[in-house]
Amino acid sequence: MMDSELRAFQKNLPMALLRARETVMGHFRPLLRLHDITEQQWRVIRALYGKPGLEVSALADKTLLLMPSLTRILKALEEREFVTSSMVEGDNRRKLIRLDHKGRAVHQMMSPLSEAEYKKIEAKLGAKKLKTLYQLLNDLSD
Amino acid sequence: MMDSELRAFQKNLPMALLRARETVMGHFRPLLRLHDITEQQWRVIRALYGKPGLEVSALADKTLLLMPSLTRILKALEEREFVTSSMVEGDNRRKLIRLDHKGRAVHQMMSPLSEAEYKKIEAKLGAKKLKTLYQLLNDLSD
DNA sequence: CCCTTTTATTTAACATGTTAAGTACATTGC
DNA sequence: GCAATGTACTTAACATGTTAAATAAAAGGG
Repeated sequence: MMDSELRAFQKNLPMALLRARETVMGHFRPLLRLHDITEQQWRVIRALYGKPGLEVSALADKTLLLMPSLTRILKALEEREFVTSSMVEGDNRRKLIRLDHKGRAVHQMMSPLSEAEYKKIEAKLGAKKLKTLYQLLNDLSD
Repeated sequence: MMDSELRAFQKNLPMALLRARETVMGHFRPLLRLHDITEQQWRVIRALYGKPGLEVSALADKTLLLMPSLTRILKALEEREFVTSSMVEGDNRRKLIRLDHKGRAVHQMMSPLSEAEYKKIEAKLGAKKLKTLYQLLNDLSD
């Protein structure tokens, strides 16, 4: 027999998005652990890669991290010498964050593995469906 | 000019899912704050609503919460008398969680508001697209 | 200039995410 | 029965999410 209250609960957009995200992240978490970095730290490293540097706010936007979280994450990444920071000339409120040697090294090692996992997901769902999914997620995010 | 590294970063499934989820949650967070409950506490309340009771593990499955998080959440919900817990007869390892009066009251008040916000999202994206999205998210989560 | 307002980042406090370890009870196989 | 193994839940420790408040510097207006 059906339980309409249960259905309403299970068919729920935030949870459907969360479940899908957890499934996807399940593929990537083992890779992250290899380098002892968190998912959020990896987002920061990826956002900085190939850039001359980014200010903290710009980094927060790109990584979807809130400023207080990012402050702590950058502190940890600096301690591990994955990134460096410096004041912005002409505006001492701003900080410029740059990827350092060790951070670039992690990117070089992780990136191919990450790409390979992504290809698996693409293969499983199908490229066409995946493209549709991106489109719909984008529509939703506007 | 285009930066292929940036594109690879921005077009990234976990972040696309996260961004979409944040957009959706942006609609619901003000409602949650009205009753001073968190998103996760609301998931627990919804999962319990209309049920005679659920064991902690079953609740964790339904709400996509990890057991250690759920332990703390249930403690908070019990202190606020939104739920009650009791040992399961015949197996003293298990706990049965039930929604209490105050929890049901919160559900009654929140549920219509939540439903109204959901309808807004549905209207904005379109029912057909939304259905397709659910389908794709489901495919991904298998 | 100086005072007010805005902007960029950090700190604080509490809730949750995450992995590992602990605890207590149940089950299994001998 | 009982020792070994498995199951259900909790605790611990540290990272991040979230909101509010603090800090410091820049911008603007008189």
